[in-house]
Amino acid sequence: MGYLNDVQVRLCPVSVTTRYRRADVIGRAIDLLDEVGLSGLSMRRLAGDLGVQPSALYHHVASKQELLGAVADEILARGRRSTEVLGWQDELRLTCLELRDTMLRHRDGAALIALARAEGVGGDEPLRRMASVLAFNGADPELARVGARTLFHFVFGHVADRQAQGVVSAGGRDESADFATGLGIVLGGLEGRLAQHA
Amino acid sequence: MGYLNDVQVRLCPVSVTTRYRRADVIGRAIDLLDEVGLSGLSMRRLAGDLGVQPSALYHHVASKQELLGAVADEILARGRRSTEVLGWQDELRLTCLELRDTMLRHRDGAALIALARAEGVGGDEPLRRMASVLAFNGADPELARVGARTLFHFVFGHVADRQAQGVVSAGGRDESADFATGLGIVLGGLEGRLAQHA
DNA sequence: ACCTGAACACCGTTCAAGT
DNA sequence: ACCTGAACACCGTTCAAGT
Repeated sequence: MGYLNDVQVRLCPVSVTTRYRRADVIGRAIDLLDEVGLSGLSMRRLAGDLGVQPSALYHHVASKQELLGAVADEILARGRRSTEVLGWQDELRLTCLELRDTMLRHRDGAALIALARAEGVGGDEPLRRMASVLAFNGADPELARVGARTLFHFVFGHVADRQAQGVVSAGGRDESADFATGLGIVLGGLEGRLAQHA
Repeated sequence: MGYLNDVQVRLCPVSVTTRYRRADVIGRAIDLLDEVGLSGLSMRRLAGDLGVQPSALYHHVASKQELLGAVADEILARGRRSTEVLGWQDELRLTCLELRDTMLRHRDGAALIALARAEGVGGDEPLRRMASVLAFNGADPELARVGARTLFHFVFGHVADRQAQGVVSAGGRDESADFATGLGIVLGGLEGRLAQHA
């Protein structure tokens, strides 16, 4: 680690000038999120981590709000797996599991995505995906929209509750079983609605 | 308004000394929430509104976190209606409608309750109520817990989305119809599960 | 008990200026 | 284009001191 820095300094002794691009800033913000959590993720701390003045960040990002939106989108994009063509129930179930794992992979992941969505910036790609699965399987537009939102809210709420408990008491219950049960309730309800419209 | 102040000054000219109790502080915080939103609700601004130094608040409240938890609990308590004994579906539906209206009654209501819950302070009374309705109607403890959480997350997510859009585009869709549809999906799913266990 | 006054260690953001 | 340095207008919280 120190070794790598030494090499850089030798190759370019006078001005290291590690200038950053937007993706570097977003990437470092994700690392920082995992280290210190959402409440510790400040513009000043992020700038410090990059070895840069706070004001320099505003060359890559218009505001903290935009930064958080970009972080949310990047986290969601990283968690994206290849699509499999299955029955609509299994396809939605897999999407929800993927979304759950993606949120769980990062500290305060659910809160971060909630914040981004609340401020109207990013974080709604999974929602659109689930709505189109429903629409391709006989749901009218209204049911597709509301059904996707209901699934999304279930996943989000579940992960938010889990992450709110903290790492400490994370044991206790079988959270995966609870997740499967809740998901089954919502999917079962959707099945009844789809049957009516079919 | 100015008149009332004048009367007070005449009756007690030298030291008005409007000393506050905890409930006054919580109450003023709720008013401030509605005026400036969650992001504008700071300890310093609240102190200013009460005509008091910021440090004075810490006599009534241990921290901002505790204040927000107390505000969440008070909002929920104010929204509480008398219980009617109905079939389990109608009873849960009514509880969810009550919860939705309570959150909608205050600016950033959903975000406030999410924050309180995330920090493990208050805001889970409706959850416990819904779980006991399910338990009294044949759900085993696990289904009662998970079912209540699923309903709560649906209501919370719905209101959070709605409030995130802001007052501007609040028109558009029929949000009440969407809410009823989503609620019907979850209740329908619960009906299937309860039938299995009955 | 309830409050003041002053301080500490932070925030997000802007803006002129440098290279 | 990317960054520095300095400033502005804020934060939550603590603590000695007053009444």
